[in-house]
Amino acid sequence: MNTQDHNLNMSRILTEYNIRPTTIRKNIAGLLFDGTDRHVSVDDVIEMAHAANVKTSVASVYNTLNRFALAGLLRRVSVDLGRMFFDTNLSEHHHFYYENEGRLEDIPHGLIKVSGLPKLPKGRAVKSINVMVWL
Amino acid sequence: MNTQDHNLNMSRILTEYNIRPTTIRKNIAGLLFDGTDRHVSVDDVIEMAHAANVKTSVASVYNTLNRFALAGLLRRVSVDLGRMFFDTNLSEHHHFYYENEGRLEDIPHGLIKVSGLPKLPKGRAVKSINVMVWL
DNA sequence: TATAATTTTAGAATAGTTCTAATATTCATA
DNA sequence: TATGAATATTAGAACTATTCTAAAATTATA
Repeated sequence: MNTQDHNLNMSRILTEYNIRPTTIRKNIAGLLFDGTDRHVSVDDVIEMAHAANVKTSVASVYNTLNRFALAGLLRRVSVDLGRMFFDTNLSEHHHFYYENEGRLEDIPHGLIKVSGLPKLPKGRAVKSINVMVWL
Repeated sequence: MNTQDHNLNMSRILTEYNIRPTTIRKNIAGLLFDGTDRHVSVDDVIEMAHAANVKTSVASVYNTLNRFALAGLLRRVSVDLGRMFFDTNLSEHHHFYYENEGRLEDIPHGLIKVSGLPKLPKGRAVKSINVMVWL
């Protein structure tokens, strides 16, 4: 897919998620959504943007990633560090966390099963279940 | 159990975990280990100390809680916030996280089962598995 | 009790993130 | 395609959680 098509594609995705497809948003989306699964920190994205000659700011990267996550285009994943990761893989899945390396890795969909969830208080529903396996 | 016995008890526990039983450590331990399960943040402990007339400092609370966690007397639990919780419940168990309230709750031991863990890379072992159920 | 090792602490420093408010862009409509 | 209203972007300040520093205090040991 050439750059222009890719861009159009990003625009389509953003619109679909009710996110106004502005220039930086398309650019950042373009860096993240290329079909591969990523776990990026804000710093990662800032570096990627820099490397790709996408001019933006720290605040915009935060705004954009948070906006994407809120809309469901990314998934926020936090580990026992003061730093957030954003996961492009939205399918139901869990994570390995390589403690020494500070690195996250997807556990392929469907492998892990969580069972035995207790009865929930009335009116409560499970929003999501996160399994983090520390290695 | 009276105060003195409680204090002695704390001393014994700390020693058992190879932590030198200094005054503040015994005091902070005394606030936390009374048999109930707690999820405290650093701020919580600072408040508890204040309420109990235990004189200490922010740095010491951090030092102490981190030391306890390292020694295995507490378990660090992080949620999707920039803040750490320390869990006094050391038995194998998982957590409900009440998103709106920013509150953690234990899921009683043995209820939840995680199955289907994939084969690990050679030389890797599971350090721990954390299940967080968002409500 | 004297000495060495460790701990405590106030305050400075750092890191990650959000806020502010001025500027720029986008979108709907004429 | 201009116009204006709504929304987004951004630099830098501010904020929050945590760690660091180094001097003073406490604790353990000889």
